[in-house]
Amino acid sequence: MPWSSTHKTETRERILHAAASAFRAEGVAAIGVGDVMGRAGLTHGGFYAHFESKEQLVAEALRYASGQTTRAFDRTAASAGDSALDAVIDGYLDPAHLAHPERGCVVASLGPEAARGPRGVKRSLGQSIRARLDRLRKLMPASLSKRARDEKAAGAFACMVGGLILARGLGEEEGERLLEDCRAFLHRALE
Amino acid sequence: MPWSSTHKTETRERILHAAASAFRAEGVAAIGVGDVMGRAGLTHGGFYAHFESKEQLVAEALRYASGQTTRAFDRTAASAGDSALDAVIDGYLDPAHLAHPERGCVVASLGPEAARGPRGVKRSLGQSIRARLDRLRKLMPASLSKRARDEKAAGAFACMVGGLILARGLGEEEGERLLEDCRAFLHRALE
DNA sequence: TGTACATCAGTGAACGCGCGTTCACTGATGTAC
DNA sequence: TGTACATCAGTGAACGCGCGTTCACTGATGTAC
Repeated sequence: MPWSSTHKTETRERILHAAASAFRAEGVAAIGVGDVMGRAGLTHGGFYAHFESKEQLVAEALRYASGQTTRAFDRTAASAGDSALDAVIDGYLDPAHLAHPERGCVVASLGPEAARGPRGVKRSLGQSIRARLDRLRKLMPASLSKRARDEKAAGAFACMVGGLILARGLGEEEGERLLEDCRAFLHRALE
Repeated sequence: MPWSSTHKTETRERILHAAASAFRAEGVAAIGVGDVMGRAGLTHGGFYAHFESKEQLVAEALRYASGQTTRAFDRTAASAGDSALDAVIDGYLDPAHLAHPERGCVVASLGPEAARGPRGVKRSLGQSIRARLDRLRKLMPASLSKRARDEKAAGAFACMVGGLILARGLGEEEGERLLEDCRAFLHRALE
């Protein structure tokens, strides 16, 4: 076998990485297969050696992006100790996240668009949402009932996603003020 | 002047109505000028007698949709008396709203896509967000400080928009359970 | 060690299609006589 | 009242363009001798 055994896998990974960034930054509809390949340093023709269709790429790119966010959540939580929940909320409702959708939560950048998409894409989105809710539930105080933890995790994630979307719709200055309001609101609501 | 003086205005209104529904249901990118005209009972060629471009249509359709939502908010609030705030929240985080984006809040159906759009579209979205926040602020208990009302209005609207988006991403059954959690969370947080 | 070879990752021209937009036209309408 | 007319809302063919996808090919690579 010419070419190292990992070569193709690595290229595929590079395409997914480029796609996950580009879709989050500009939307699935605005980014073509050729754009993604260009960002991965390749030409459009090679695309179908790695993926069956754009639809499959979108579904896998969502999964890829979701994995990045899971790791970011875990890193933040691990380095914050007792105040992990507060740290995760502040990390999410952060001006850096507002300014950089391309490496941020896929639910906030592509949620509505992906929910309207084909089955596979919608399934990826659903899994991403569930992954985020699961992690948040685990960060809720163990003293609470399961019911209360579910409720707080749902409310918190809804507020996080909505807050980021509103802030991005308002623009930088006004958006940062709104993020601050949402952080304060959530901390108080979860006390 | 042949044709009644209101005829053209009425047609324009019909196009806007059709566009506001179609965009919210399927996304701006997925709906073409021809689709909109077809839904308004016209053919695509006549479009440019009413609008300069698709971009202008999108911006005006967002305004149109936002106006519909403002009226729905006000109707709900007016008929609920003292519990106006709770009623508005429950009306927003409602299974009917989950199932019918085409006549629902434009921020939840098109927020991220519109925030990435051209200037005029993004401005329309920003105005819609501000309109919703203003109405919510006015529904907050007068006993609270301005600071607290701002914070609660931001947190509440973020949770409403996010909750609806998450629910739509999860599908009907799971989504309705999440809406319920968000309603409970918000009522408790605003007590 | 060096060379011929088979493999297959990646290239780029080409395709059909639907989009936003333009434009010459058609025909329903209110008005003037 | 009836008819000829000017207006202009709406029609539909046509355009250039970029998209997703296909495919014959090129050429960099690891292996066999």
